[in-house]
Amino acid sequence: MGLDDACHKGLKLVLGLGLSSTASEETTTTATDHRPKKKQYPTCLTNFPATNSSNLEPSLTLGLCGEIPKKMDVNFKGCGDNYQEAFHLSPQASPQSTTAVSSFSSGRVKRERDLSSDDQEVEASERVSSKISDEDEDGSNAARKKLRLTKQQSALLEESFKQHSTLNPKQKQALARQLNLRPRQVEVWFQNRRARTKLKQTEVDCEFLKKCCETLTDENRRLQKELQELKALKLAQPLYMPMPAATLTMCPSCERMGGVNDSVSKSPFSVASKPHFYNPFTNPSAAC
DNA sequence: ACGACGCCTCCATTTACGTCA
DNA sequence: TCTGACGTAAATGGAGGCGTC
Repeated sequence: MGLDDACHKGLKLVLGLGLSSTASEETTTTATDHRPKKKQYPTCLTNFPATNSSNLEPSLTLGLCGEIPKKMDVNFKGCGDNYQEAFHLSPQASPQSTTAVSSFSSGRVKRERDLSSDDQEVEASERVSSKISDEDEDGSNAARKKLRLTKQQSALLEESFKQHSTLNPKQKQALARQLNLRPRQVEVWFQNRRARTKLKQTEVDCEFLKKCCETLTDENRRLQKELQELKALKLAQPLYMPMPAATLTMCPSCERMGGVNDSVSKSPFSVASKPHFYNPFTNPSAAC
């Protein structure tokens, strides 16, 4: 949906700065996360239902028209060239991945709750490898080390994220096992991935709103000008000769003829309450 | 009914690490 | 080659919701 389309559908426009996180968050709800979403993103792009066109007032309230464009997909940049390989990744697939796990050597693991008995086995093996890497670093390193995921690991995580942006515990366990990572690491990756997605979406929404705002500002300017012209026209009319109801007036912006009453409202924002007045929101000429 | 507790997700922030001028 | 700035992403800590006891 183009911006012009969006802004000329005859729907009430309301400017709510923010992103339409509700839609995306619906999709992130999982079986395990059945809570109502507690916090909305600070700025919410409010998606108002279309108003009945008969009630339409060109109020020029800034905002999005009845429908926000479907979320532009900012989730996936592609999974890299090794994507196919990733799906043949065995838990111990590459020396790299082993290294990656080993490199995660800062022993402090806070969330033991992640660890089922299976995980504890993994954890145990990780401790072994951690020990090895600690020896490499003379064992005195208390500072946390940061794991860098291998391409294969990232690709598989991406693919999994593509399928569902949140994981239930079983999926997490399975993925962790497959990637030879701890469930907590998988969880953290998904968390960060969601955050990145959201950030990108916010940027996209922000751009969209900027454009919408510009369009509406222009529209407002145009309507103000039109009003001025109509006022001038009215002044030019002889005082006691009201224009006949059937008088045609011309849309100043596109010079299309329209059968309207010449009544000029006091407010530039209420002019369209006259049933047949040129309405920039229902009349496509607004975009012309 | 109410509070304590554990588990979970989300969010903001910190920080390790890689890249580049 | 070294170094500092900067960006990216893994990890942390806290808040708050929900279920159970």
